[in-house]
Amino acid sequence: MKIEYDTKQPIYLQIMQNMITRILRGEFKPGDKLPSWVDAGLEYGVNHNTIARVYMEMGRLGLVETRRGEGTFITQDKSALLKCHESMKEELLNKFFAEMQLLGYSPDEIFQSFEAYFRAKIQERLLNQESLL
Amino acid sequence: MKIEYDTKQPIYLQIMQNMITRILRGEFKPGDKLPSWVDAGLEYGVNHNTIARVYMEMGRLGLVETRRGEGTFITQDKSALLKCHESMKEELLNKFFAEMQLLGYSPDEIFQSFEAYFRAKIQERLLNQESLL
Amino acid sequence: MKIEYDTKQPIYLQIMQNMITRILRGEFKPGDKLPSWVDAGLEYGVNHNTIARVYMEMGRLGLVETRRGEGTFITQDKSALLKCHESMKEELLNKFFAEMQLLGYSPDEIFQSFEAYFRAKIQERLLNQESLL
Amino acid sequence: MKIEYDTKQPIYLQIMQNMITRILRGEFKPGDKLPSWVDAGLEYGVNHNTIARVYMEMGRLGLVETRRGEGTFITQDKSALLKCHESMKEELLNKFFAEMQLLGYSPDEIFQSFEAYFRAKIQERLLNQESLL
DNA sequence: GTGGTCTAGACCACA
DNA sequence: GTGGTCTAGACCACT
Repeated sequence: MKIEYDTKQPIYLQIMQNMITRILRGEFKPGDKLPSWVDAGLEYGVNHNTIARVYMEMGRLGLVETRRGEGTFITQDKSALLKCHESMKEELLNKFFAEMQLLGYSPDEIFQSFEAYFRAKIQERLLNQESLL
Repeated sequence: MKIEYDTKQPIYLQIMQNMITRILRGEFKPGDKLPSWVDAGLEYGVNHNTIARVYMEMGRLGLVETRRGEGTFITQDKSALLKCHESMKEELLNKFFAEMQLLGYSPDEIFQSFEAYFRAKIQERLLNQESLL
Repeated sequence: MKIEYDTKQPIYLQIMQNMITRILRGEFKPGDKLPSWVDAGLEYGVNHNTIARVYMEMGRLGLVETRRGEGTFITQDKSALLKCHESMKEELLNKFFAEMQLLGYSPDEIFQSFEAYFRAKIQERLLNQESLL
Repeated sequence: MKIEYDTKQPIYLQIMQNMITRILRGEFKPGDKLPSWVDAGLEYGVNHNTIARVYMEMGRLGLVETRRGEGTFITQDKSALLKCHESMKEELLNKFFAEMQLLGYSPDEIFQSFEAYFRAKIQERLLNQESLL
């Protein structure tokens, strides 16, 4: 994973999002132990306090729970993970729709734009596959 | 327009986005004069320096041009406006797609999610219209 | 206010509780600006980062809202303050009752203990007043 | 008994409180032998070192005494138990009262709040009893 | 060794 | 000047 140091997004949020997506995609299983502050700090190339903040925020979201002296673990509560997953999806959809409307597009135009974009994406993927043959 | 003071988004960006969408939606026409710093400041309830920054950033995008002693005007160059419109749409689509993929969704799942969201949106709007009758 | 450095309670929590009680008791009014990080840091004799954490946590509780570049303000939303007040009262009552039960007291015994304690407290206050005459 | 891993309270204190209340409620009698480190560790699901610390702290309070090679026993000295009981009650009352005052309540208001809470508690219990019939 | 708190000081973005 | 992020390093409590 590459961290963008120059961008607006603070790096603790970048790391947090990276970890969340890794969790939601199943790279870490419920109950798994996350790397310690210092290990994760070394891995991402940041100070360990930055990792501490990431873990604290994720704890607040209910994604992980941390046991002093032991480590930080993915929550066993799968429903919390699912809920988080759903809410993040909803949020993305809402944001996308709202911002497209702000640009002056009607719902129908949004749908058409998205469909066109999606088809172009698929085309592109097919071409890439062919070029690999 | 309501400004969110508590969010991460700086208020100059909020105002800027608001003005851009107003321009792109045709509320202001090419060549129109934008309100002065102080007027816009009063309108939005912010310091006029904040407005100055907004105009400066929009000038950098080529959307407006500032003529010293006269004011700030929307560019006559319609193609610049169009280009800006298109690029913002592209950006939104790309961002949405990329972030959905980060959550672990495949392109097909993204499309299905969006379609479901869109249908729900339409339904909702129909119901609201009925309730107004 | 005096900070206990030697106790278990982290000082950022001590300061936070102190500020919350000052708010709830009306020492600060809704909309008031809290002292800046550095000022509060000097006042309490702690590092400004510690104050930053206090304000962040209070922001999460909805007690204050912070506007970058301007300062941290008590929320205008009085209902949020009231809700916080009530919930803290409830929490105290629940905790007290639960812990007394853990010690083996029945509800009736708890009530009697509390009443006796209360009467003793009143007596004591009366005596103090007399001694001041 | 359920241990809260995620809370601020260290687990050795949670276990210690649990054991003390069990003693004070008479579950263990004076002179009884407490379970060994490892047994108690298994029972609570924690490392036996944690239990060792619990016993050590309780020994410091004079509640138990550890005899090398034999085990840990509840003190025969009933007055020590009683004293501990009383002091814990006092502490709870003091803490409750002080914290309510910090929230801005006068002694009278505290009494009223407590009475209301107590009555609600009784009501609730009655309703539960009825529903069981 | 792991998390939790705190400090001192730095740099940045915002108003 | 104010809040926001980050670092480097320290000390502590817990397992």
